[in-house]
Amino acid sequence: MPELPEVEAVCRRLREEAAGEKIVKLEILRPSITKPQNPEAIEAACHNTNLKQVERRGKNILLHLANGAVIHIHLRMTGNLYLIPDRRLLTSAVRAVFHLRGHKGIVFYDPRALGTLRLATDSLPEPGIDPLTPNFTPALFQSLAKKSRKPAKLFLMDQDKLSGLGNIYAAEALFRAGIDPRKSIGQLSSRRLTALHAAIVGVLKDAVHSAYLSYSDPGHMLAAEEESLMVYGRAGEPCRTCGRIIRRMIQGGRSTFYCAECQT
DNA sequence: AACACGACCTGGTAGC
DNA sequence: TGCTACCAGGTCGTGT
Repeated sequence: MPELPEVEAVCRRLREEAAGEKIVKLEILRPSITKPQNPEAIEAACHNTNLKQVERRGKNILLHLANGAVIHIHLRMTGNLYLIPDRRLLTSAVRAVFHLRGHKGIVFYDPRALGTLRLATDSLPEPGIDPLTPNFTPALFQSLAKKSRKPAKLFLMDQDKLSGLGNIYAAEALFRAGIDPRKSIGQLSSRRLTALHAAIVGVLKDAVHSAYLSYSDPGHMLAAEEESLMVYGRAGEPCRTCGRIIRRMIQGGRSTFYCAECQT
């Protein structure tokens, strides 16, 4: 699930529903999620303190607590944060629970258990530019891009350059801009980079909206995804624009989906 | 600096 | 039914 849009939706939800609430205690059910830190130390840091602020940095979530501690959560491949009560939680895979006052709570749900929950101590993550901030201008994007010779898809997924795009939205942005994922990013014309910049912002904004809605209406997810994804996961199916068959290839060990007709 | 690949984990699905 | 193989939204460490 989590690329930037899903993480942003999670953060918005937490701000609305849980910011300002008192955390009575944190319960870590799967100790390996805190490695190499000690789970007891993190539980202790979350004992009886208020959740002051929820911050997103790229795909990282930072929970600022009133006692000064900062919890750093990364959802990785399958993580999610749900607010109690939520029917989805009945199927287990719950790795940690922030118990709030009353019957509320924040549940760290993660079937694959690759996600992490740690105390942010010395080194907070310093990712690349967040495409949803005003700093992400076409000019800045071009200057970053011109310095790299990476294939466009790998450049977009490099979190040290841009932070937030993952396998789905990198592919979707390239489709929207009509760019072949293998093309060296630095070789693209300014005009095409400008189009790509707009595509990135557009794809992410649409997806944030959709991800946010899917919280209140889980059924929305499937419907919206089916309509909105143009290439991701559609190998063998016809391109919605030109009808040619969508292809799959491997880049950086990950699947890339693209239309050879629309993306040149 | 760029790339490939394995590791970290679990679960779903296709194929035999 | 049950086995095997492969696939999955992310990142990190290691080796070439």
